Amino acid sequence: MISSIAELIADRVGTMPAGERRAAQTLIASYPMIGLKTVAEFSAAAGVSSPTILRFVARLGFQNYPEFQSSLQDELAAQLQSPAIRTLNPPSPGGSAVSPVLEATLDNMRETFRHLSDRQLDDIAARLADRRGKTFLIGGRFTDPLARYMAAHLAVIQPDVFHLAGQESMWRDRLIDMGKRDVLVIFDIRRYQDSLVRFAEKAHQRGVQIVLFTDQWLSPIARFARHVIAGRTAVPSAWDSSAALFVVAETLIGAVTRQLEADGARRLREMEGLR
Amino acid sequence: MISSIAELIADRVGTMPAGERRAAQTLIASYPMIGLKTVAEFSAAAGVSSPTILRFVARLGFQNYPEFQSSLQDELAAQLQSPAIRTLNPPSPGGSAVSPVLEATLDNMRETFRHLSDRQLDDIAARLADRRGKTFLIGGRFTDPLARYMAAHLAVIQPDVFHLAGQESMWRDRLIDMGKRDVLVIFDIRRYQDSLVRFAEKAHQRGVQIVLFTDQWLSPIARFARHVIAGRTAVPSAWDSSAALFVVAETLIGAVTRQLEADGARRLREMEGLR
DNA sequence: GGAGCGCTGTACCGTATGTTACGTATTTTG
DNA sequence: CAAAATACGTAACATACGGTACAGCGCTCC
Repeated sequence: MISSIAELIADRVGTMPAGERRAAQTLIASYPMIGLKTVAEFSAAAGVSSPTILRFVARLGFQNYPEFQSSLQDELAAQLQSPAIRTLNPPSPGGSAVSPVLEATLDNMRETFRHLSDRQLDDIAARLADRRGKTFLIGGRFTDPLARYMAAHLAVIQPDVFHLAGQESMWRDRLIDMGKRDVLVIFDIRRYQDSLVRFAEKAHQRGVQIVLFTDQWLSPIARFARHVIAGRTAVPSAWDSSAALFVVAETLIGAVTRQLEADGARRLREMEGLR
Repeated sequence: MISSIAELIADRVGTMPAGERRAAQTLIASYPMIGLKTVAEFSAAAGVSSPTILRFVARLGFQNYPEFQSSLQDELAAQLQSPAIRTLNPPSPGGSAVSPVLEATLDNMRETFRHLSDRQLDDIAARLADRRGKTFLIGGRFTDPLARYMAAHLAVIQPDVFHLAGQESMWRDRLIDMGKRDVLVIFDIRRYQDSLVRFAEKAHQRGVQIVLFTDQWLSPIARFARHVIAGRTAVPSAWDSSAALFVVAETLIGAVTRQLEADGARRLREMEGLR
């Protein structure tokens, strides 16, 4: 059942020619505001000509542009009247169930943050913002991209940030550079990787401060960790979800940035200048 | 401080003559929808003449009617971007610094999925699950980890999945391997990278199907893309958030897995056996 | 009770908007 | 590879929309 123009578009976008598809995508991207403006503005925003916009709305089944706009307005009015009904895609029965996954993911995030105090995050941020030591990041098979993501951001606002990539033997050699003042951020969720556990243990023996991102069942690395962040990972899917950990990582990046504000801002400007 | 037109009206309705007051009351009664329609409709709804409506908006301080409408639209857009659903999320008391970011992130996800139909995701998943072609993934400065994350998962359930890493010249050389049956997944959010745009254009010229993950302002790559996923990225932080795109990526991974169920399951078991 | 002022609607005007026709470019098909 | 079909943009067009001048009416205040 198609009840909104957005769904109507999603339903037919596959059968549209390139220009009209651009119109569709532009509308969806800032739905539905652009559709309330004039044809000229719409066409300019989409980078196509006016007739293409008109053909686009015609393909959606509208007689003319004003009729299309009225329809959008009615939709908006209905939305505004009952804000609670703003659940988007009615859960498509039977078929691909994306909503349950989304719901579970959102729940995971709320739960994850419920068990995470600001104090804890600030402590970790302070540790990471401490310029006297270096920061190393590493992750497991599926979580290493999270380590990369965090490293990419931290490297912008402070020096001495290293992502440990490649073979196990490669990072083991980096142990020699690590000491008491340094921080090692590890991402490890089920199934926990032996190689990471071994690495964490050796780092711990050298006095390195370990910050562990793991799932609710806790990687064995938790034994060696100074700080443990346990994120919910369960979703109705074949895979575990790292989304909650991802959001914690982003939050942490933000917190570190705030603490380094003065330094970081200067550094960030400098970097922009270099590009 | 007056921040909305509704407040502005409430502030001045006392000083208005009868006709204009009726206009004001009519607008407030179905705020703001009537204001988005034509002067003629507005005047008919209020039971006054067109000039009265125009005098009404003039008294509010607007130069002309279109300017008044634009202002209403901007207000609406702002309202839609940060949904009033906040009431559903327990507003964490105390006023910690992390909650606003989390709230914004959750909102971003809801908004992102609101504009994303199951149908669209299924279409993309089908394209990715099509075993006749290869899958390439690449991302920008901060989003490349998302490409890696997706590649890591997809590579488990099907062959011919390649993450394009390293120097620009490296991936440019891979273009030779790409053709009409192949899919290129690109992550590109502000600030958009020229190198990626150039790469996307060349791939597009070779007939490669492009799936673009971008922000709500749409990377220029959208021109060449077969499918565009526009995620919300704005959060009260120094950085943009890729969390919404991350969740979409996870959802997509799940959808592809489901479509490849038979094949994928066998392959997954085989891989587990190899470890 | 009369004069002045202010508010409102009718009628008309210029213009910006949506619409259509047509020629060119691009893609698809045999 | 050729030919047909489709898609797209330029430019001309008609309409309907916002804007304005002006006259009528009611209200208030001498």
